[in-house]
Amino acid sequence: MTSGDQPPRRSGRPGDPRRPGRRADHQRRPGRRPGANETREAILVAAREAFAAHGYEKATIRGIARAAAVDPALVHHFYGPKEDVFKAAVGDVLAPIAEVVGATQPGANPAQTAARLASALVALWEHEPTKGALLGALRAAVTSDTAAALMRQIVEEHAVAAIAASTEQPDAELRANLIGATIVGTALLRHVLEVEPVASLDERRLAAVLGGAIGYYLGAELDGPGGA
Amino acid sequence: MTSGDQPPRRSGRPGDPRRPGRRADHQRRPGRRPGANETREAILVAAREAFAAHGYEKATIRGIARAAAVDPALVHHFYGPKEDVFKAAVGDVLAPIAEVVGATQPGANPAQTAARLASALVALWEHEPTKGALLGALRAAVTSDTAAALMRQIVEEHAVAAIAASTEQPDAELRANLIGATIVGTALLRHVLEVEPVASLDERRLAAVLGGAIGYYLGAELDGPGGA
DNA sequence: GATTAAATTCAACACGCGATGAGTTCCGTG
DNA sequence: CACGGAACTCATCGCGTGTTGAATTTAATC
Repeated sequence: MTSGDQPPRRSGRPGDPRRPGRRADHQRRPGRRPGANETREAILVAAREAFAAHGYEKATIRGIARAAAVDPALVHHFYGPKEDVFKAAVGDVLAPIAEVVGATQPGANPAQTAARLASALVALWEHEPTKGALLGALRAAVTSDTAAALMRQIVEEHAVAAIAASTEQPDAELRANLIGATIVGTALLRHVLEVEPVASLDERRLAAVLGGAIGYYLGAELDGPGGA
Repeated sequence: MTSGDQPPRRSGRPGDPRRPGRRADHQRRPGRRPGANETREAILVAAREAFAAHGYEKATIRGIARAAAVDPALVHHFYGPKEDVFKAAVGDVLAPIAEVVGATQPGANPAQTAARLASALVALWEHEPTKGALLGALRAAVTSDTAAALMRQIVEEHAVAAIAASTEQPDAELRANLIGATIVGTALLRHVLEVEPVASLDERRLAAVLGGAIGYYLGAELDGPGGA
């Protein structure tokens, strides 16, 4: 599950008195920490999880900092303003995905292509850190226009082009769109809405089902079985 | 810059220069407006548009009030806290949808069922006010756990049940999930990400394509042509 | 060992949010 | 015409956010 961290509250004792000016809240002393330097990466991981769990707007710098056991100012010091934190956490993982998706073998038949594509996509969606990055990107794309534009660009330039190149059917781009819609929609039902039974489906079965659907889109008469 | 700055005073400031009737910034005067009473509905419309455009978190009461040419307090006065505003704007339109979706004729063959379902869904997604409500619900479900739970409930109890009742195939619920994923995913690519060419597809074609896909899900071997 | 650089925290800022409560104007009823 | 209540605004509170600058501690360099 993605319920790794809680949104606003630090899980602790109930009945926090919330004294203003109380020193008991802060524990760490200022200044550089002794030992190895691992905070930078910890912030990135925490950011990835936070964006995946809450989306762009609702994920807070303060929450990320809390999860990384760090002061909020340090996040900003390392990665700049929030948008750059998002890019650093999500973008770097998201970029090489098109490569994986686009790795279609020329000359393979549609069924093979569909099966390959489906298992590759399921592998990406089911395992960290790509899962977190994809979920974060999806949640962010729905909330923020900037993220939506970014994701549209990725989808159009890479995924659609790659899929379109693997079929000789007309309306290749439309077919690629529908495949993308199926992938994204399934991920949404499975990981965000957590609708049963697709939320609990095991990976192999999910890959098989999606492979069948992708195969359909690659080969079908697009206007339905009743069309000319 | 700290010199000469006045510290923020909290409560207990008695020397407030109360100038009744003096408004430098505001234009509308307080009190009931003359003429007919149309503000209530205007707020609802503005709220629906705001939630559809920005999602639950990013849509603000102040923004809704501004769009309705009204004071923010009036929104709260009519519809209560923000969550209730959302329910009033989105929920009321969303509720009767299951009826439309569930209106499957018993005894119809899968192709007919698929076509009916597809055109009904497209009609809902393409025209106000259901379009705004659905978009708002989708955007909200991705951002807010409460909205996600609400949408899961709607999807599971109504749509899935209705679709499952219209086929005798095994795994009826899974098939319904996949149909839902296709619908939601397509709506996302079309209306949120605005990926081409599906974003510009005309309604009739969209309904035909989705009808074909739904027909596939209603009848296919779920584990793909190469499965088993 | 002294100096510079990097890591880290602290305190506070300015802003926008949702929410109140009190005040003002109009409508509907008697 | 009086009067209660509905519509409507104003001013403000308290909170959480992203961001900033200064202070402090350790590591790296010469």
